[in-house]
Amino acid sequence: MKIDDLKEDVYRIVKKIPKGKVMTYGQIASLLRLPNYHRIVAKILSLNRSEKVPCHRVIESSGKLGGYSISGDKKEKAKKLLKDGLKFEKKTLIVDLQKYLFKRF
DNA sequence: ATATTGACATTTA
DNA sequence: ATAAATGCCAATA
Repeated sequence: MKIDDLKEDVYRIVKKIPKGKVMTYGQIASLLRLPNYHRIVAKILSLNRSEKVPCHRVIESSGKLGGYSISGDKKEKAKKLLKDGLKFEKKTLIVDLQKYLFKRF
C-alpha cells in the first residue's frame, strides 16, 4: 500500500504546519512531488482520525474547511482553527488563504 | 475483475 | 464572478 508510506510523509508535513497557519490538500500533495495525489491525501487524513496530528489545519484550496472525521463535526475543526488564532467568518467557514496559508517557499 | 466513493483540484462554460 | 464538468489515484464494495 502506497498510502501507508505516504501516510508518514503527510503526517510529517502536517505536523510542521505552524500554529496559526493552514495548508491545502493539493499543496501537501505537491510537496510530496505527487501533484495529483490530493485525493489520496484527503483519504489518508480521513483514515487517520488520530489527534496526534493537527489535521484540522488542512483545508480545501477554496478556503472552505472541508471535512472532519474525528468528531464528524466541522464546527469542531473550526473551533480548533479559531483556537490556533485564525479568524474567519463562523457562518461561511471560509478561511482567508491569502493570510493564513503556509507556504514553504 | 469492475464500479463506486472520497476531509479534492483544476479547467471550462 | 459562479457553477458544472473533468481529471486523478487508491481504497472499498
